[in-house]
Amino acid sequence: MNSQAELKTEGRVARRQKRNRRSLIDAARQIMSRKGIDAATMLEIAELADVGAGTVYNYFKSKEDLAIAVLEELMHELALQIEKVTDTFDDPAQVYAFGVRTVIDTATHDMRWRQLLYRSEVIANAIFQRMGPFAIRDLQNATHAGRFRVEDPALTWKMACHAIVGVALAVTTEEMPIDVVDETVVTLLCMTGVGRAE
Amino acid sequence: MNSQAELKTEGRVARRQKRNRRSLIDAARQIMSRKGIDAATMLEIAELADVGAGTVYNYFKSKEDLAIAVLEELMHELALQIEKVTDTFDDPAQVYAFGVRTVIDTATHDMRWRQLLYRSEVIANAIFQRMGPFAIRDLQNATHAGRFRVEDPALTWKMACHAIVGVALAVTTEEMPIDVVDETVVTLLCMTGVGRAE
DNA sequence: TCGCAGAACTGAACGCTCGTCAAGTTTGAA
DNA sequence: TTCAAACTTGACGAGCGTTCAGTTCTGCGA
Repeated sequence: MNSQAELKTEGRVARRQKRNRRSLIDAARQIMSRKGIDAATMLEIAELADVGAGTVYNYFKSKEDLAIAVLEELMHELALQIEKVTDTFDDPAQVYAFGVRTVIDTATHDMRWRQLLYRSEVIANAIFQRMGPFAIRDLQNATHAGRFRVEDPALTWKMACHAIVGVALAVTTEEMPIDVVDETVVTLLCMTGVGRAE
Repeated sequence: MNSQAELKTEGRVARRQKRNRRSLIDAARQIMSRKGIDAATMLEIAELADVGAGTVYNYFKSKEDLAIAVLEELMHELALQIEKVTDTFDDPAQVYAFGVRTVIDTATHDMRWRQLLYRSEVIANAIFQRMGPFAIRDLQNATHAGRFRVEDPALTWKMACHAIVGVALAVTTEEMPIDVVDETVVTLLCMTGVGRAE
């Protein structure tokens, strides 16, 4: 009874908090995608979420913290989306390749990503964290299946994340043409220890 | 005569400007290395360089611009240092390997680099720009010599730069142990199209 | 139903930043 | 010595993230 009541209370509080957290992340996502992380101000985010300026700091330690939450959510969604497509694939190497390809394509094409790339280390870390469990699993599976030769999957994935963000940034700034994407995927697969035969 | 006078004038002006530019870069380098790019303020940099706050903007468009100048100088120095060692090497593949190794070691050990890593995209770009001419040349040489199989040297180098910065950041934040460096070098060499045989 | 404790919210105010600009100073050719 | 151009200065504006004292809300026990 007591614990039920507690649960109920906590449930309500938690739900409300979650709603506010949600609307804050949604607002931040919208504004940061449009203007970039740095150009988005905490005040306009708070206004769009329809809360006071100070309320944001009940849910996020800092602006950086909020940006990380936004990016991690974005990555998590993409990870699930990839997972849905690839769970019919037999070859784990192909799963990894598809995943990598999808991330690059999304990063270079999706307008909502473009502005976020300018904080490379934050977005690379979000990719690493949120898609890591899937990617690292695939790298391990593919290595066991003899398709890849990866010593340290986490390291390989970390390097891949930063390389992907770097290329995506170069493409969106038009420093490099869009068609380097194909070669990027090949090079990323090379990082898994196989030669140039996919 | 006229042009001589002009040259002389320009020479002196240029020298003074260069002296100011120098002391500004030195000051910025010192403070940014200690506190990080963002935490360093333009005022304290100007004070350390012993010029007025506004003077900085005669030499650099913005704080970002100053940071880029600092990083590019750092990279240029390192590039020359590597060049001095490797110009006796015969195998261009080894030149590349040594260069890559040196950059990672410097990034992870040199205290002056640590704080700078937090702006990944800036430092990765500086490495790409300043060490690129050397690295890309080595990649091409090694490919012609049949040691590597690189389709697009600029792309491979860009990916390598971002991957290096990513790993260095992970190491300095103690997210990964220092001994991933060896495996990182191997993986970077894998990116050049060779298998796991160095 | 009421009163209450504490969690959550508010928004004005704070402290600090980058970058500007009008006014002052130095430079060096004539 | 003169003078215009180049350079320097530092007070200043505009804006930012963050804080905090005061207010409102919420769910519980009486």
